[in-house]
Amino acid sequence: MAQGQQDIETKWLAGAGLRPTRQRMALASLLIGDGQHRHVTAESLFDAAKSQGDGVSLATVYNTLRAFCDAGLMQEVMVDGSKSYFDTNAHDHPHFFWEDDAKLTDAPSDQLVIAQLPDAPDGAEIASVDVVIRLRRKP
Amino acid sequence: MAQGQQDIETKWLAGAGLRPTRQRMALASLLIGDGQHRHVTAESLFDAAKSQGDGVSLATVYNTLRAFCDAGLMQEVMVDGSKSYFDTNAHDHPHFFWEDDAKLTDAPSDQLVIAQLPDAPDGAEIASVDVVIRLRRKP
DNA sequence: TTAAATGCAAATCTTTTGCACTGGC
DNA sequence: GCCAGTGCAAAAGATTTGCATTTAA
Repeated sequence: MAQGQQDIETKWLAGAGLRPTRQRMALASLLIGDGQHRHVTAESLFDAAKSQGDGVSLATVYNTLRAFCDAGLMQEVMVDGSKSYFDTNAHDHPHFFWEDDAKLTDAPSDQLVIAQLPDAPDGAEIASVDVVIRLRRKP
Repeated sequence: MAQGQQDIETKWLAGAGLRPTRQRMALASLLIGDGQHRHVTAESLFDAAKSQGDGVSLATVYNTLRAFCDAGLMQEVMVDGSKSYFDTNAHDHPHFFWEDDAKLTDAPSDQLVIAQLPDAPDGAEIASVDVVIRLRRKP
């Protein structure tokens, strides 16, 4: 990892008040290294770290992803029930879920227009609106 | 359960090609007995059956709910990651998720208007669109 | 009669936790 | 040196599965 690149991850972590440990830097690099948004599961990120030679335990991957979410750096996306997906794009935006490969990708948020939303019932307020567009391979 | 009532459950099951066993009848009655839509977890339905005196094992509740979903009688709703919710309303409709009590209810579908939806990427088609409105108790 | 359903317990899978150790600051 | 962060293994849940038993058709 180049020096300038490391700065990006360090700042990303520091911006959320997280200390730049070796493991966090490695995971952060996998997540935001190329500037693209990424959708991972704990397992997939663990595998990626392992195959890149970074020694990180699975428990730490879980703990770290949760820390990133708590810090607002990432967002957990519920879609599959059997496992959690984590998205480096923390904004409220729609997702495509590819049912055939259980893969999650971003959907273009400018193409989703919700003209009307049900009012929150009394005593409640809307925290967020999750939109998941389930895709199936065309026959 | 009155005779006429039993017919409803029997027809509900028969309509999906499922045999009306004692356990399925008991669960069906809890689910559609009063004509209302219901949102349950395997655990909550199991508890309901137990406290009503119906002997049904938890594994059977799981298997039965899955059978109902496969048959199109119910719909699984993904919202919490830690557990699955099952909805007797199999239509594509929005949900309120009460974050404070991890409870799921229907949102009025006529008050949700999606004016524009992203196109499905090439080779894929939209299977369904899940909309979950997360609610938080007002401070 | 016979294939489908069930019950139970054991297995599986994902995620969290307890606790001793390590390493930023 | 202090305390957050980590690793590991064990624990905790939720859900599924194997297999012998029961039951609807």
